[in-house]
Amino acid sequence: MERLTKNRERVKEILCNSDHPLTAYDISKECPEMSLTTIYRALDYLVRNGHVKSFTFNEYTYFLPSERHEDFFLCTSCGRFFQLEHCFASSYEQNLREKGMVPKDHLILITGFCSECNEKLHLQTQM
Amino acid sequence: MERLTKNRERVKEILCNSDHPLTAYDISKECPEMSLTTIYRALDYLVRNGHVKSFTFNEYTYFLPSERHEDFFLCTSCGRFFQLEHCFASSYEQNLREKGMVPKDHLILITGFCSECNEKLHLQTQM
DNA sequence: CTAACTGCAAACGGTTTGCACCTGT
DNA sequence: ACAGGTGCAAACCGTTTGCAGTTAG
Repeated sequence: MERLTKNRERVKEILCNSDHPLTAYDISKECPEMSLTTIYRALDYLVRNGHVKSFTFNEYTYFLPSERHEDFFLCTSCGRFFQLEHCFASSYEQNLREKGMVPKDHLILITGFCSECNEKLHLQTQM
Repeated sequence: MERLTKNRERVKEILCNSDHPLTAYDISKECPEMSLTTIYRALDYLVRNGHVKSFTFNEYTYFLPSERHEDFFLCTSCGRFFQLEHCFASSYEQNLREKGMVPKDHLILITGFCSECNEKLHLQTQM
């Protein structure tokens, strides 16, 4: 029978304490004493048991607590995630249910420049 | 100077004729005479020159004509994409611009079961 | 003629797996 | 004692790159 070990609890804790999705590599930087293999297996366990969920974007798989919703703005310049305040997905989902589909989850990712990076880039082009 | 060769035109044509995003591998099945390397390089050329755009989901990079919008329902049972009729991204984007962010692109992906797969799964559980 | 295109094989990088060892019950 | 957890090294697989040969303007 599978167990929620110290390592696995620690991985979950790191994800819960972070306000944005993390990659396995991000987690390994927080606890270098744990091998990457163990982190991947911990994440696999946590996903299988419903503690966390994941999505893949630009080569990387990101993990986040499953109760968190997955609507983000990603700044392609500094790589930071910003959570979107309102979730409009329910309107989509209503639409789909009317057609017989059964939506389970969603990923909304808007990319662009955050205000800080946008300012920096503006200053550069003015020089 | 880079050229829009026969191969590259063919790749673009395949993407334009498809009603859903395709992976490099999907394309290679349509034209097995072209090497995977050439397909990847063609896709790279087409993205750089604004003919097509891409997004990554679950290990695979999907390509689609750049004028197409990227709002899909993905059936996790049969793997088919269904285009969503209405694009609600503008509601998010308005919100972001008010905070000084500059949205450029978006990916909206709702996952679940399509009506056919849902029916099949229903029948199975009834037996 | 020459710059760009192509295919092969090898490299790359994030993720997974086989195996031997360790740990908790 | 034994099922399950862990770390290392190797495998895996989608994608990229180096290189030598080919093609098109």
